[in-house]
Amino acid sequence: MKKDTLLTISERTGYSVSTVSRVLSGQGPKYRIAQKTIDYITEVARSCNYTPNLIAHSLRTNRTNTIGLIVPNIDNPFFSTLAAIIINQFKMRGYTLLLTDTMESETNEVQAVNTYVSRQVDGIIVVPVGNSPGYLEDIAGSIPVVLIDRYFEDTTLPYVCTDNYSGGYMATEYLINKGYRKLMAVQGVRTSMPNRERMRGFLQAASDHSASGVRKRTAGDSFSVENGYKETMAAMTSGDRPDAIFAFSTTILLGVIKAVKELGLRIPEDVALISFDNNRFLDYLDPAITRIEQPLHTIGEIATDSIIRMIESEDGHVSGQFQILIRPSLIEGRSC
Amino acid sequence: MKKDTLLTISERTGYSVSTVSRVLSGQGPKYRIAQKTIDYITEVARSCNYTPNLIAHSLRTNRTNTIGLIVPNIDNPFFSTLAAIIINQFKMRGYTLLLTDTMESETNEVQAVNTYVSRQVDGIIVVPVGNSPGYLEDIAGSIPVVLIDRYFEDTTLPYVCTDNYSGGYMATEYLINKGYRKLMAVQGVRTSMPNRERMRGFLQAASDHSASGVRKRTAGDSFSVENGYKETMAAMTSGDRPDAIFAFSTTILLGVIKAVKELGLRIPEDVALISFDNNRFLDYLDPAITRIEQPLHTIGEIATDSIIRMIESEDGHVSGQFQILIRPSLIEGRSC
DNA sequence: CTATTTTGCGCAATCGTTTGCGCTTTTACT
DNA sequence: AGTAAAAGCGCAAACGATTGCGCAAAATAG
Repeated sequence: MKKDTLLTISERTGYSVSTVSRVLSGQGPKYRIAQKTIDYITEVARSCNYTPNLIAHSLRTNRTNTIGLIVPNIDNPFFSTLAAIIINQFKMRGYTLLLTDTMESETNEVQAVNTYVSRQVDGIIVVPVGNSPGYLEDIAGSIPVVLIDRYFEDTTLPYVCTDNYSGGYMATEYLINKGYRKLMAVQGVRTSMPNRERMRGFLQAASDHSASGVRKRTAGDSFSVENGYKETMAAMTSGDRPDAIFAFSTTILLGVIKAVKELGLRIPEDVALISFDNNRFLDYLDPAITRIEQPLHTIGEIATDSIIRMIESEDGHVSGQFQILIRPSLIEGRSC
Repeated sequence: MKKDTLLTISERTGYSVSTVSRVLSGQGPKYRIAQKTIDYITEVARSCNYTPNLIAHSLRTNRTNTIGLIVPNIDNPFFSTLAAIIINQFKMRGYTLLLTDTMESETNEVQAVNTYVSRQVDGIIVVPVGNSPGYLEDIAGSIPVVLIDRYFEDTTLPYVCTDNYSGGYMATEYLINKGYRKLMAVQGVRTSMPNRERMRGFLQAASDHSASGVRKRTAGDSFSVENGYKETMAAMTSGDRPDAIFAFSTTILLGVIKAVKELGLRIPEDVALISFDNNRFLDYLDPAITRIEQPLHTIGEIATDSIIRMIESEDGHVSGQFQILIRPSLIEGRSC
């Protein structure tokens, strides 16, 4: 089983490479190749167990049927779930996926994009880190690019993201409706768009209900367990304890829980908890945590659909100015 | 920014495509291209912002610098962690990764492998589902293949896996040393090699200590929450309750916990728990769960190293008969 | 039985790079 | 000055597939 090419089959059958190519790519009828020729060539190809060389195919057709996916950290369940959805979507459509993990580094991201361009991918889906869409906008001029999960403010790049503002608002209002008044939000990286939007939702909801005595405070600066732990410790040992904490991510939540338990406080009696992002484990914590669930499936599907549409409609240049925010939903636990 | 090729640069500079190619691939000195020529061409290339076409490069050189990774379910934290490790390892070595999620289907796996062969990947790392290594062994004749996490019994395929027998033995002995005597193991898919090995370890440890009154029983048939729940319910409501349960996976464990809690039983007073596979969340459950941790990092590194060595040593045909089992370790929680 | 159409297929260029070989022009040496 | 060696670069053939164009043979028409 060395190397089987069209040339091999051509020699074996006596037909030209062109004919073999047309037959094996299913263009036989279109080029009026005789049915018996088609059958014959097909048969020989199978017996050789011929495998088409997709590299050569790509070079010639200028299509690789490959999509590049770039995420900040595939080890994060949030992104691995998202990746799983996207990978499967694309497989169903006949595309294969190149995956890069940037580890939240913009340098890695730029490098990954360049690699993808070099590899002539048909499209790129990226969860951008950093705040400089410039180079992505350049690329988007020649290759379809779609942002997911995070986006930029003044950009023409298409994106599909969660409506984090709504999520933040929703969670906060839920706490308020449950009777909590002294709210604390523990946020992640402040410059990141999802974080800012969640915060905006939190602040807006709190001030919309300031008349009923709702007071708010914010803390934190990273999507990490340590951050949640540290801020919670500080707040709960201060003179003015919050009665409810809104963790902006699951990692932050874990830190919050750790601190709360170490302090011997009960959830939700002493302090209520609500969190952002869903995870199966949250149902098994004690108590199960109420959280905002991002519509990952919808995001993955829309992103996939649109990028494929962009690829296939490429009448010379790429157009696709759609920017979509999808409302998340709330999953109730017993932590409020 | 249309398309910049060697030809473009060749025309712009007046030098031949060959010269441009040699310069831009760093072979300038080797072919004694004048330094000023090198500088000039390099400069022009940058100003055009030339991007090499890796497809053409691959076609010519017969190397794609691409590795195919096949996992059964990227949404499973176990595999996403493993994938993250492998992806990063390969990135550091200059390879890009194609990722496929087979969703535990052998059909998908075969298809994925074929796609990879077609795409001329330089190597394949696969967590195989199913029990028919045949087609993989064929492939391995022409492309380096390494199995991870799961392997086949009578195969020449190289693999790097956890020593699941040791893990099973270790967990069981731990329970016994803690004083538990009525042990139950809830297993996953019975035909899968890791499951069988864990079971073998469990049974062996139990019978090695049968003199001290250790009794064993087994149940279950799938790596799912439902399975853990169902079997635990059955066992704990039977006349003969186990005093310790060994869950063969995190998912099974979650089911076990669910049942235990619903029955109002305490961990570890009423029943002790130990589980296979590590996960950050296990420390936040109440109580933190004692578990066997698989050496994912080591597995990822060895697999990467060896496949790269196989690729680079390819003096015509692939050789690499190494089959490695790595001992897992035990992380203590408070569930025993 | 000739003229036209249809059928069935092959030629050769092309995609963008790499690379073995060889051709000029310098430079060095005696 | 004459010759040999070295420096600097280009030709053209790959890699394996696709595809516009066109040619011969067979079928149909007239």
